[in-house]
Amino acid sequence: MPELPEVETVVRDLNQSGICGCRIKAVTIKWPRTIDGSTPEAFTEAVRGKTIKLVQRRGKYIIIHLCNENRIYIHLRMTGKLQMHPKEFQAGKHDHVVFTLNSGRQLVFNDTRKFGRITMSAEVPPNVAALGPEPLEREFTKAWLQAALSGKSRAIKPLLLDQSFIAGLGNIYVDEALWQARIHPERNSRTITHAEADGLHRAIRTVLKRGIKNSGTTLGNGESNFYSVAGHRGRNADQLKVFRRDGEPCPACGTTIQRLVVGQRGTHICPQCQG
DNA sequence: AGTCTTGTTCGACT
DNA sequence: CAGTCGAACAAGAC
Repeated sequence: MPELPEVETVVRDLNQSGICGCRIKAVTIKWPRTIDGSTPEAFTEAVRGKTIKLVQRRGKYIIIHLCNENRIYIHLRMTGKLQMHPKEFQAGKHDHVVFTLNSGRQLVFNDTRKFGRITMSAEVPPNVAALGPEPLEREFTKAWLQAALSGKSRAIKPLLLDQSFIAGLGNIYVDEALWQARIHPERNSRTITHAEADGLHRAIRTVLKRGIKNSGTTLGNGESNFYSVAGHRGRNADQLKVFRRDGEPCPACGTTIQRLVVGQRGTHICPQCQG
């Protein structure tokens, strides 16, 4: 499940692969519904022959800047992957869009469940414009979080998953951050004290930075799992304290970790630490 | 057969 | 009217 650290890993790997300066020689779209906001024909027309200037991340979006002011916005959703093949290859069942670069390499968008979307636009798309602050940038401060939490009145977990509140968090890192901050996922944001908000601020940054340092979280062995550009697994799964560890002892106090459902999402807590 | 996954959209409710 | 929240949806693996 690509969240901020996984998307950041992909963006870094793409930049490291030397993709900037490459020209997109051809685009093959095998599953047209992957392309959002324009027809596959218009997409191909706008992208073909253009040079890639820059790859960056905003929230869970990968943004590829082209030389003609157009940008390609890629959202991996649950099972989307970008992979770089050194030369032409036989596209597999879940390879939906193939970008052939002038070096002969092929950048492939692969997505088992077909939820991922690719948009091309010179304007910032509405849902990207609506994203909340980046938790690893300076704009995300303790003072902002304190004020923002007291300005809302919702369960803290669904609020943190709301991309217009804060960008980039998903189910894994929210559970991990709330455990570290010792806050129950159903606590109303308005009741969270300033001291708790400070702890949550630190926890969010800690779990995200750790995730990036470990090149993301790859949970199982299935092909629908997260793998970065070169096919590498993330090493962060071992660092998870509660996510999908129900039945195991809490690393802090030894109490058995519980699974519950909050806002229709599977949620993992230590009932002692987060009571 | 049912569950699980993300984020958006829509409708209901306060 | 604004904020909140649940249901539905897309698609396939397990």
